[in-house]
Amino acid sequence: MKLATWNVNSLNVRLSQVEDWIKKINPDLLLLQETKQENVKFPHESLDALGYKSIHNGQKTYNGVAIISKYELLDTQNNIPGFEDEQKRLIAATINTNLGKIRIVCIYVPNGQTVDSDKYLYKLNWLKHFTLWLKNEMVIYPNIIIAGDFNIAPQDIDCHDPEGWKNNVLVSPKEREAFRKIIDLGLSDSFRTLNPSEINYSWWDYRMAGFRRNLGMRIDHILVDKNLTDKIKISTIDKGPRNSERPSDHAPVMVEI
DNA sequence: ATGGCGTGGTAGCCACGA
Repeated sequence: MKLATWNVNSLNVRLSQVEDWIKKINPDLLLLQETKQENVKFPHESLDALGYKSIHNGQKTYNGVAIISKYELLDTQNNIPGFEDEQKRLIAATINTNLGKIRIVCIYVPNGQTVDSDKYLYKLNWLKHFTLWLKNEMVIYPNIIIAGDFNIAPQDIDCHDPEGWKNNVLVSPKEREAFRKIIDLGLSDSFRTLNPSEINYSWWDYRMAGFRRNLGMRIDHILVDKNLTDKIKISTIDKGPRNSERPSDHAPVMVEI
């Protein structure tokens, strides 16, 4: 099973790139973040024509998450239950595979803007409620995969300039602690587990020729239940789409299980 | 590195991203 996560920074702009990438890579599951479109605009028909089911939890202008899948998507869930939130940042579904029933959770964690902002407090609060919900979800679903844009670089190796970014949003100790708490529920960061010392990034700033100079961060992750860790064959980041015209500032992160 | 870019909504700059 090939699963990928990709922050597309507007599906309105990037749909043709997503379609091209699907045709080239042939993933079984593709999780999108920042679709930036209302549900009525989501291109279910185009994806259906490629052989995929799709579900979308979207809104105008900001946020928006989707799951695109060759498998039927069952027991779907939008947002964190019991957590009041106008922002569309989570979508989940269950699939039946030859590995058994797997719960798929696609998230777009808040950015946080700056560590002294209300948005940072919202980010930490969102992560707290997400973790509480996830703990219970993992009891219900022994096989779970959480993937998406976490907006957290878990370790210094995941940041091109740890000194320059010290205590900044994306790397601050409280965010890293929140990430650690998620991992400690019994999950593996698949890329880091499979590639313990590889320096690789999933996001580069549009400014300052960030991609050309490789001034990146690894903030998009695929967390896999420890039950499934041994079954992961490969975890990679595909920089191919960065060569497209008008690329997203994120690259797809992939696993084969 | 603190800007510099990109997207979208709105009405021509502003919010927001990371």
